[in-house]
Amino acid sequence: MLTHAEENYLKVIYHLSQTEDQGISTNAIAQKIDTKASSVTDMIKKLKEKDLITHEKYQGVFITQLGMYTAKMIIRKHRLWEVFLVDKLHFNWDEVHDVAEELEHIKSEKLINALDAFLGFPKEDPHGDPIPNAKGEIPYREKELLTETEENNNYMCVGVKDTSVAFLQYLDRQKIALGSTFMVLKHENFDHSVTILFQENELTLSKVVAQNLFVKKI
Amino acid sequence: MLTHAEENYLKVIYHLSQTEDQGISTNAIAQKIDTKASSVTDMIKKLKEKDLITHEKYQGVFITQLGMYTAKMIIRKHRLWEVFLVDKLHFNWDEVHDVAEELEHIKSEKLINALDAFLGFPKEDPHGDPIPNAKGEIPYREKELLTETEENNNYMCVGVKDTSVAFLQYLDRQKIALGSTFMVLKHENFDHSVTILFQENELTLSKVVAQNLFVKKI
DNA sequence: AAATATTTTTAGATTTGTCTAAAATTATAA
DNA sequence: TTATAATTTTAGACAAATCTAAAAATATTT
Ligand SMILES: [Mn+2]
Ligand SMILES: [Mn+2]
Ligand SMILES: [Mn+2]
Ligand SMILES: [Mn+2]
Repeated sequence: MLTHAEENYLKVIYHLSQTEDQGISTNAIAQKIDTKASSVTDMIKKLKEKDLITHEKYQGVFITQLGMYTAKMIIRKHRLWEVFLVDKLHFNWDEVHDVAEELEHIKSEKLINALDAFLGFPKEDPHGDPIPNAKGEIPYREKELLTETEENNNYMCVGVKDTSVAFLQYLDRQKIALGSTFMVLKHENFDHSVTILFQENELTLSKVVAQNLFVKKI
Repeated sequence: MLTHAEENYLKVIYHLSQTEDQGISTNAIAQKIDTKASSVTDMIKKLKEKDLITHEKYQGVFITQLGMYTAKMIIRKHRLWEVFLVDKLHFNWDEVHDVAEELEHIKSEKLINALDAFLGFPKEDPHGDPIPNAKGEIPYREKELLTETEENNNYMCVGVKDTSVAFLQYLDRQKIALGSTFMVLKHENFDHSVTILFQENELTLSKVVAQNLFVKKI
């Protein structure tokens, strides 16, 4: 049985492992958890002792199969609770993260599987992130960043890479939500902004926005 | 902001204060929390420091107004989550307590008020215990123990005093649930058992059962 | 009223998770 | 390739929550 702190560290290590084939550095973990490197070193020893990660001094951390499965179960809980908050309690998609960060630590397999059923076995959370099933399998969904799209094609918004309150509220102001559809008109070479035709208006999205919007060709 | 441990202690002190006008003894708290008296003494210092209780050495603990309000907010969360588990996730009434014991510590006023609305502002939890509202007001409902009833009168089961798994499962086996109605036929003077007419059958309930069933005359 | 028993508190440890400061190691630059 | 910089680990401290054992205070019996 893991503590809240152990679960939070493991989740961060899992996420960092997704885009890193080297070992995960102590500093990278410290930055994500918003703590000191020395605290991370201490926690690394505990997670290693529990066979959730492997680690050799100064060499970075690798997550084990057990660690990956355990992390996916925490992520499953996090994302299911986010769906609950948005679908059932009518939270906005920018209000759910902190509460889900607490709810993800509630320990009851019966609870989470009943919640899954109650929500109708959702495949994605309110930010378009996939929800692992009870076996730890993650549903695949085709998606690409808006920066990678082709002009004069139609796309649907299916997710956000940046889930910060600031970005989500920016999208709200532009009336862009998951499921919104538009045509990509122009990729501006100079500043990498993207102009789209959305709800009969031309809308220019900056590079930083386009880099954080997942879309799917329709 | 309180820790989980502080909240658990405060809740116990609140409940003990309901049936005790003397100060609450260190031992009484220790027994409820299932810990040692020395641990309770340590925690008493922390709760006193936060003005949730008052305490003079060797004199027992008294809960303050702030402590009562704070405790009622925790109890509100505990009972609302129990309603959620039973009404929405189809848990049995004997399966909810341990999970609610964790969920009650989630910190979000928006969450708990949205949950309250989602559940239709329930007045009682699955065991018939009243749910404090957002102001800390506790709805009153007339009820008496089955031991206090009169023969040849009709009653409805409205709550349980003992919320243990063993007692709840006993009631399940007798097909007695909240809302069940019956007529009290006889109070047996010798062993204080109570015989009722329930679903066209005579059923004799022992003293220990009758002492833990809340009913209301209908 | 004194002796005994019970309750409560204190003293000192332990575990978890954090910190700062310093040492050890690895990476980068002159 | 040595000097400098950055990263990582260790050492030692602290707060929270718990424990055991012993001391202090209160309650109960002879
Ligand atoms: Mn978390
Ligand atoms: Mn999410
Ligand atoms: Mn609790
Ligand atoms: Mn209850």
